[in-house]
Amino acid sequence: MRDLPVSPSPACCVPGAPVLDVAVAESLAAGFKALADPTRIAIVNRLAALGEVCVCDITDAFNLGQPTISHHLKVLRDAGLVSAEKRGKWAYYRIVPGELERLGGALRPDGLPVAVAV
Amino acid sequence: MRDLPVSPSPACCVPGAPVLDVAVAESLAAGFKALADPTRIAIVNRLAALGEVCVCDITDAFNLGQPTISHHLKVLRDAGLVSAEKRGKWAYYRIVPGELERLGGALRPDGLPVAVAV
DNA sequence: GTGTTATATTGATGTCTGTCGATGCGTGAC
DNA sequence: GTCACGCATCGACAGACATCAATATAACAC
Repeated sequence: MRDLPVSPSPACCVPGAPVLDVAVAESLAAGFKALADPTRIAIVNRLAALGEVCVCDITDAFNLGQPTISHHLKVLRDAGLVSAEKRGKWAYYRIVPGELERLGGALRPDGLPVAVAV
Repeated sequence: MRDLPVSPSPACCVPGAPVLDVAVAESLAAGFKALADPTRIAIVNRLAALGEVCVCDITDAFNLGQPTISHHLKVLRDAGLVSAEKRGKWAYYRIVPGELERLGGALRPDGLPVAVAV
């Protein structure tokens, strides 16, 4: 018996996929919900492209108020897709490795091998 | 000059990705929004696993009212992720080939080659 | 024709979400 | 200490969303 009650996210939506556990469906839906906003997609795009970005740069890059950007960053943080680190007055965000690949792998047949608990 | 004003969806969220066009970000966000619900994830999972499914079977499989299932199917249809075909009294749904892979490819470095307009 | 069955659509309702202004909190400069 | 700056949080509000009951539509059986 492993201590993983839920298989992380097997390829859910490819031919021959097994019927999904409810918890897995909810986990995937939560991840996609975090990406279901153009501003958040653009933020993730910048983080992925540049590696590490200061919040001030993100705020400058969008035509939105600072609280709104902060809100979007919190959504991405709560979804586990990005992480923050404070250095001095500034906060730097970066992509959490593996999480985006996990979501993407659920939609593609050529997914990474996924550890499944038994 | 090609007649594709917007590159479909290059790998937006992988290291070294280019800054995303606004229209591409909106297109990706719309796709992920369609998947941002556990019921719709489960529906897509069933369609992907079984190939073609009658609405009646989907309705039976979930603890939700028939209008609610019909609503979710419309969301997936409007997002271009599934297609419907009526045969007699029944409607059969199936996955639209390539669309899920397009979304998944935006999140993974090992994506399919994507045609980019220039 | 009538009646039944399978989906879609409409309308209502409660909940969630994106945005903003105002405020709080921690850091560095002075 | 005070002040400015970067960011998070709070409160409010308009719009979107998930769900349901009721109704409409379309096809088959009779």
